[in-house]
Amino acid sequence: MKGDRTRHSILERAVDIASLEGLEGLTIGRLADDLQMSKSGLFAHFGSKEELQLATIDAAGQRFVDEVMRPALRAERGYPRLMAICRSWLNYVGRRVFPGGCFFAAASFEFDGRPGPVRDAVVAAMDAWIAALEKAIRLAKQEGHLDPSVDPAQLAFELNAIFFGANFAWHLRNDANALRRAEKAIEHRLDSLRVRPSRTQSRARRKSA
Amino acid sequence: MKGDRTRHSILERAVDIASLEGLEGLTIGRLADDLQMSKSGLFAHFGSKEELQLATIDAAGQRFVDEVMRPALRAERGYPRLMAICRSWLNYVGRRVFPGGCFFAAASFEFDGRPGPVRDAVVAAMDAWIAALEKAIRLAKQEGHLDPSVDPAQLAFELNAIFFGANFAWHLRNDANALRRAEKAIEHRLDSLRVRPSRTQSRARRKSA
DNA sequence: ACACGAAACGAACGTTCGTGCTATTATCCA
DNA sequence: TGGATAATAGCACGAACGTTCGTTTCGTGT
Repeated sequence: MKGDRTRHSILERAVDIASLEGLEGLTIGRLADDLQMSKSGLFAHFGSKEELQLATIDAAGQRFVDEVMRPALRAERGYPRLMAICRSWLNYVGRRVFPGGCFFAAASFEFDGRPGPVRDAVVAAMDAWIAALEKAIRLAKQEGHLDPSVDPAQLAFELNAIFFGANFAWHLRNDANALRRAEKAIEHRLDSLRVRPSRTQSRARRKSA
Repeated sequence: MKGDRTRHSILERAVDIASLEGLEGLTIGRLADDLQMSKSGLFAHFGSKEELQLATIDAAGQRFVDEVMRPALRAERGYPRLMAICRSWLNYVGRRVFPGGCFFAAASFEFDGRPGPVRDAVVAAMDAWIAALEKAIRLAKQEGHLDPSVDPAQLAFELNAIFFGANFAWHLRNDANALRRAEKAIEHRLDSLRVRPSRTQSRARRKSA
C-alpha cells in the first residue's frame, strides 16, 4: 500500500517538526508544504489534527524505542543494562535523534497544564518510560548489583530528572559539558548504591539462577 | 497612571495563561476576553505579540524572585541559604505559584528549539537562575559548609535537574510523592558534600571573617 | 487492458491569528 | 473646570488555522 509509505514519511517529518515547534506548533499546512503535498491530501490520512498529534506521539515512541531502549536491552541484565540505558539516553540526545531535543521531555512540559487525549497519550508514554527505568533498577537489585534498600521509584525519579536536566543544558543553554555533567551525576549516584561483585558471589548467583 | 495598573494586571494574567498554554499558546484575543477588554486596547500596551511575550517573561521573573528567591535569601549565607533556596523552590511548585507549573521550565522546553529574541530572553533568565544557584553554592563553600572539592557548576546542574524532575512528576504525572522525592534527593546529595560544623571551627571562621 | 478503490489534489469554508487605523471615552494637571 | 493627553474601543485587513467538498490521478489485481 502506497498510503502506508506516505503516512510513515509524514509522521517522520511530523516528529521532527514537533520536537522543534511543539505538538501544538505542528501545523498541517506547514507539514504539507515541507513534504510538498496538499493540505487536504495529508489531512485525509488522519481526519483531524488531534489524530495527527496522537499518531505523531506514537511514531516518536517507536523512534525512542529503536534508538534508546532496543540497543540498551542487549546489555546483560542488572547493573550493566541499567547503565546502558543511561548511556544510551545521553547518547540519543547528543546525537540529536530528535532535532529539537527529547520529544517526550518537550511534550511533557507542553501538556502538563492541559487536559485532553493528547495529554493522556503523553502521560501514558512517560508512565511506560518511568516503568521501564524502575524495572531495570529492580532487576539490578535482584541480580544483587544494587543495594537491597534501593527504592526503584525514587532512583527512577532521580535518573529521569538528570536526563531532563541534560536535555535542558544541552539544547537551551548549548552547554558543551551538559552530557559529561549528566554522566558524572549518574555514575556518582549509581556507584553509591552499587554492590561490587565478588568472584564467589557472582558464581553462586549464576548457579542458583 | 492608570495604564500602568492595567498593564500590570494584563501581565499577571498573561503569566498564568502562558504557564498553562505556553508563550506561543498565549493569544491576544484570549487574553483580552479573559480581562474583558478589547483586543486593540490590550494590544496598544505592547505594540506586538513579541513585546507582550518579552514583558510576560519579565513579569514571571519578578514573581519568581518574589516567591522563591527573596524569602530564601533571608536565610543566613552558606548551607542554610542553599537549602532554603531548594526548599523554597519545591514549596513554590507545590503552592502552584504558576498554575501550569514552573513558568521557566515550560518556557525552556518550549523555546529550546527556536531562535529569536524570546528564546534569548528565556536563556538569559535561566542563566541568571543557574548563576544564582552557583553563587549560593560558592558561598556555602566559602563558609566552610561544603566540601572544598565541590564543583559549583556541577552541583547547580544536579539541583536544577531535580527541580525539573519534581515539576514533571508533580504536574504531568500528578505524583503526590514528587516533592518528597525531590527533597530526599536534594538532602541526600547535599549531605554527602556537607562539612559538619564543629564548635571550634565555626568560632574560628566567624572571627577570621 | 481494464476497472475499481485508494490516494492526492485544488478550492473554499468559517474562525482566529496578529496588526493597523480611527474614533471615543477617561484621566490628570493648569 | 476646561483642555491636553493618555487609555480604550470599534472596525477592518490579510494571512493562517483546521476542516470539508467534489474531482482527478494513481496503483493494483484480474
